[in-house]
Amino acid sequence: MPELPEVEVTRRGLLAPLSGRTVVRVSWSAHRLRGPIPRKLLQEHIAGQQIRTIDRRAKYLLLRMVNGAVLVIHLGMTGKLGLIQGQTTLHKHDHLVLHLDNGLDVRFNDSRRFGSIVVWPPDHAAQLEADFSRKEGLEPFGPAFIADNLLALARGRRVAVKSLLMNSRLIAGIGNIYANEILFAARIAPQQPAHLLTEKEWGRIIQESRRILQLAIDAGGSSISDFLGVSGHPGYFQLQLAVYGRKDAPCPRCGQAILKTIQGGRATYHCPGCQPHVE
DNA sequence: CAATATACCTGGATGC
DNA sequence: TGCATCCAGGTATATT
Repeated sequence: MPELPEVEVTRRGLLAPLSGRTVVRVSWSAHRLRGPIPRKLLQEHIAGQQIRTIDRRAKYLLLRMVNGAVLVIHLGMTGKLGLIQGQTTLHKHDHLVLHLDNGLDVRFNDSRRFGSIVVWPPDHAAQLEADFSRKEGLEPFGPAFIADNLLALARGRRVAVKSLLMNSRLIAGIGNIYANEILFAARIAPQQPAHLLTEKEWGRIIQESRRILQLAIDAGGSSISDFLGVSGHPGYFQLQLAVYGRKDAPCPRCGQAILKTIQGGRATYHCPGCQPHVE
């Protein structure tokens, strides 16, 4: 599920309920996620500590503690964070629980276990965050997400523009759903080699990226199969998807049938009428 | 450097 | 009802 909008919806849902709260206890499952759950670091730097604020970088949530530690959470494909009464029975695939001082739990549930949980200890947090952030791409809502920079990123790269949009080391937060939607809105074929795009076309991509990601955040994200916000409510942006998952359906703009192709192993949807492939 | 494959996992949909 | 197969929002790593 979770691309930038779903992660941001999660952040916003948790921010007020968690700010200033203390994590009285942390518990976890026996499974590993993408990496092992850092039990020792959780015990040492998160348990008993107060939460200061929650930020997002790329598709990662950063829970900043008052002691300077940072709990870094990635939702993978199926991860969800829920806020729930502490006495509720554990659900299958609950892998991390932050027990709060008001009787509520923050529960991380992830059936496929592609998510990750990392703790940056207070003494190294600044350095670890700098190293981490350097490896992540431009934030679509950030000041560096401008046509000049994208033109420079694409220079000499023959990769398809969709693959470039989804390359998290170059651009942060855009995954398969939103890459398809953004390119449709910008009227650019997904398989177009990135280095051939003009400054004007990058301008459209920037504008449509921001517009669509913002609409999706406002709609509470896209719930394709199982994304839920922190209160257990689904998002509704999937109802507004123009091309993703709509193979053979009529294009909302011109009525032509939406094509499904495979690009880099990922399902790609586009309208051949509105997104002509130019050589 | 680019494109592709593989790996990590579970579960839902589909087809027989 | 059962079983096999395919597919899914992500990312890291290996291979060609």
